[in-house]
Amino acid sequence: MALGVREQVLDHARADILEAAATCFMERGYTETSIDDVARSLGATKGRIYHHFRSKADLFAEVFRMGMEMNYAALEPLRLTRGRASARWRRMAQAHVMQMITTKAFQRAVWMGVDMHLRGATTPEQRTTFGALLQHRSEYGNMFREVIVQARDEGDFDFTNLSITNQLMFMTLNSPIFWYSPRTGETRADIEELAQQVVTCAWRGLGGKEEQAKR
Amino acid sequence: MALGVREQVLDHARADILEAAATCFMERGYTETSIDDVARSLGATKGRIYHHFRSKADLFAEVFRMGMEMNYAALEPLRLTRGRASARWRRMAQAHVMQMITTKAFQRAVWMGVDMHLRGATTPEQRTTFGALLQHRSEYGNMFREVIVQARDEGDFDFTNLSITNQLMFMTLNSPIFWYSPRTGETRADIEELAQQVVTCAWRGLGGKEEQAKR
DNA sequence: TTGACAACATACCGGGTAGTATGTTCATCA
DNA sequence: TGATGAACATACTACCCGGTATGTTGTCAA
Repeated sequence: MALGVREQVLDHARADILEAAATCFMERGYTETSIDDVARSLGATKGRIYHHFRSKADLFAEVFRMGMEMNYAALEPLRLTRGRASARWRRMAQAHVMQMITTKAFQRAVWMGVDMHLRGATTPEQRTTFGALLQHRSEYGNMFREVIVQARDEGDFDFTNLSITNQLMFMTLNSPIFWYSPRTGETRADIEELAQQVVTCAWRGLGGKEEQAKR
Repeated sequence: MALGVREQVLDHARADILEAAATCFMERGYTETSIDDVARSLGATKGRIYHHFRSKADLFAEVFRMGMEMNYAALEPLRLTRGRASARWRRMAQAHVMQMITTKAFQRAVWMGVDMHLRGATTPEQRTTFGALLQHRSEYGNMFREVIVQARDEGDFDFTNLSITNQLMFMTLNSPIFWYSPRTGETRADIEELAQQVVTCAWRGLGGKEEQAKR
């Protein structure tokens, strides 16, 4: 199940700001979003935000971190489940895609954070913060990496170049953060089916057998 | 074969600026890139750029347009080739991925342009320009859409939801603009093999038969 | 030779924004 | 009940950057 911000952050005031900030960053991008924009979307002013966060970069880093921690929390219960690796991958992938959809704003921030770091668009001080976050993120990626290797060893997946395959897999699984938008009257089941289609596409890309692809 | 800027743009002065601008936009993003940055990377000043382009938004739009036109030019010779649709798709996809890699900076601008348009981060005047460009781009997308439908009708592809499948396919084919970076001593053949792996992954996602997947 | 224009460089202005310094309000507790 | 501090709002500053107005240089045609 997907986890929201309020379950993760105890401080309500901070959680509200983080959620508003995530939405603004998603809608307008990092630089195009002013602190006043975030404040306005809360019906407040700058003072409120700077009372809880030291800087704009700091606020963004927290949104970044939050997005990743929610992913970890969603994946944790699935890590040690038994059975074939390919089945475990499918559960993990499904959970991941669900996170991409249900916490889209935060995941966009994660994406942007990675992009900013790679481009070096960070203050030296921020660079260490981002470095730690990306370290954490790469561990997250490794969880998938290990599973698909294991599934290949078990004969369920079939691919040659691990790095590229892993890259492409994540590209597919993450893609909803770019094209998904909620439809009116959409149920939880609708979203899960949507996620399943994404997972199936990635499954095929990994060389997964077709019989198991439908679930 | 991939086409560069100089083949497309007659005016050398404009071509130089466009190339520098594309690189800057890729490295720093649109807003983070100042006109002075672009000028500095050319060893020049603002004056040179504003002599050839009316505004920053206009400069960006030209980079955007250039990226798309190069794609069209690369795809044009393949449009009407004979044979099975799935084979034609493979050739088109291969050419597309090659474009993503060899003109990465411009393709990133295209991506950013789409993103900006969707977010409404454009001046009203720019909005019409972008609208036309995106119209053109959607035609480009339709060329692939038609081919994969045809290939499905011929029994070579197998998928249910066209929209999502098309979305995910492009996501995979475009992905090199995010993760590709040239290696020292890399040959044309190396890049083509890399592209082939991406194409194969997308092929599988479309439900393509495995026998033909290796080429 | 000169004037005229293209192709820039230089100098400057104004708007927007991150960050700060300083109120103001309200709850809590001694 | 008065003091204290958290949780904001308001007012202000400094800076960056897009755009413009103006200067400079080389070239080419008459």
